[in-house]
Amino acid sequence: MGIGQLRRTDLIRRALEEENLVSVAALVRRTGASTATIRRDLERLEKTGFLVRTYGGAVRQDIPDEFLFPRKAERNRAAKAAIARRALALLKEGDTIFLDSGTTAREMARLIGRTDRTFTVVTNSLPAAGELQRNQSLKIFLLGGFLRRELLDFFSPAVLAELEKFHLNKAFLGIDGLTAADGLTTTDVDSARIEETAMRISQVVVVLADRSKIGRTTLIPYGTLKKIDCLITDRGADPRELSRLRRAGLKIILTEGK
Amino acid sequence: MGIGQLRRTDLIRRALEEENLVSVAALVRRTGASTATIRRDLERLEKTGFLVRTYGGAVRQDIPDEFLFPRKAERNRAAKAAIARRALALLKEGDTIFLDSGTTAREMARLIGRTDRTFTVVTNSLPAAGELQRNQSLKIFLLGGFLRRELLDFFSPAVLAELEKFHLNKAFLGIDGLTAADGLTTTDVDSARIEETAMRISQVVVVLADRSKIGRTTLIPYGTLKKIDCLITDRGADPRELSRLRRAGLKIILTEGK
DNA sequence: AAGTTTTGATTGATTTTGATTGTTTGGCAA
DNA sequence: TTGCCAAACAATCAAAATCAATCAAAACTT
Repeated sequence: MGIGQLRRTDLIRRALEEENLVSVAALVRRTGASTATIRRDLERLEKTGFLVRTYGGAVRQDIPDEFLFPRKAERNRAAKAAIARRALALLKEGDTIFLDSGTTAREMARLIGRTDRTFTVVTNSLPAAGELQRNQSLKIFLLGGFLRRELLDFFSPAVLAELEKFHLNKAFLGIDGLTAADGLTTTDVDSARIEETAMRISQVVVVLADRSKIGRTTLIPYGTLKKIDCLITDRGADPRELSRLRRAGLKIILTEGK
Repeated sequence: MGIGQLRRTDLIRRALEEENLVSVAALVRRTGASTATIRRDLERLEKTGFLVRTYGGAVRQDIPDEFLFPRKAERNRAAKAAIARRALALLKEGDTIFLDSGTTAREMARLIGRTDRTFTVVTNSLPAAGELQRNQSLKIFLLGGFLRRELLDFFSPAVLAELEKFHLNKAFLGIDGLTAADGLTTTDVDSARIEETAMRISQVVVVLADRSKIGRTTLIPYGTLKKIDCLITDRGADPRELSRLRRAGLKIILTEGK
């Protein structure tokens, strides 16, 4: 492995960390190397699993799925990132927290993986574990089980018992639907059981939900509004539903910006 | 050791502390020495473990290897990849297997992640899970627990009970040391317990060990040679130790090539 | 001064790179 | 949808850069 290669590799990694997507042309410009060389670099990095090549460039691999389709992901991501940022502000040094396997919680894992603060994190999400692992100061407990591909998380009946043993400060839960009338709903019965358990053992329960989840009801109801201490959502959420939720006693935090 | 050498060595160290990576050409410029001399300096510093040489220069040894994949790592990887490839050939469609968290098993996970065959894989390794996850035709069970950073795997006492429930066709175990006299040894007591359990519940136990593990004894003995059905190693392994192991009744598979 | 270590130059081999080739891809207009 | 075109691609090859090995000159040691 040559030193020029290493320099470019580092540059490519950095570019991908920031952007999630790079073009061959941009890398040619930034490195001064030829397209052939850049392609060879990308090919090599693809073999190591760090990225996935696309027509014209490459996207990050270490956050699977979602970023293979960057356009779709990008639209929601700003709102979710803002929610995750806001949630991060609730954390205190030394907290023991639960992160579920939704995309918003994953975004939060990404941020936590980049802070220099110390937490203990319990999760059943594979991508979250990948993000968190990079931060040396975190203690991480992964709930194991069979991999579920839709969510890239793990479940087995035994994890409920395992989780039950913990006492958590804060649980951060993504959801599929939330209304004042129907409460929390999700589409997956096993996820519901994990989240119910997490709610039971947590002092504080925080629900993370972008605008699309507010006022929506899906298949499986779980938990109760009363157990939720706080909802974090963005300003795009339906204000009438929000005021209904507020009247039902829910504390609501709105993220900054549009 | 000459005074010129000391001066250059010092300069190289400082350059590496700043940059993580230096080129031979740059060092020639900065020292006025010839390329041959600089190369000799780098060679010497590589032996002391301070740096790893690369084509055209060197990188620091102690930086997180995320940063780069120095030549040394790659060289081992070739041997390990060959062992992993050979191990893959033992698999039959539909097998249920265990992979431990060693680097060789991880290489195997990488390969399995790229086959189009169908297996059920049980592991406690985070990188292995990441590799396997991409292959849609695999069923994956991850043994959870607290993340252990040295190996990037998970352990909690409960996983032993969890693992005990399975019946496996084949277990693939990396090890730290193997001799006819002392049997299997490892450096980690928790890993040893997981591997012992995996051996107990598997019909076939395959040990993956590159040359450096053969004839070596480390801290903690576990399992017995009798439980091992097969050892896969490379042709660089000490032939005398291999014949001793063969006489002890172990079946040995050598990988192709040097 | 003789012996040892360090150095620089030279050689052929190896690795990396860039240019060229013909092929494939994805968008776009009909 | 179909067919077209420009851009991106993989494959190949030759040039450039770097390598290890060798040897002799230079610099140190005793």
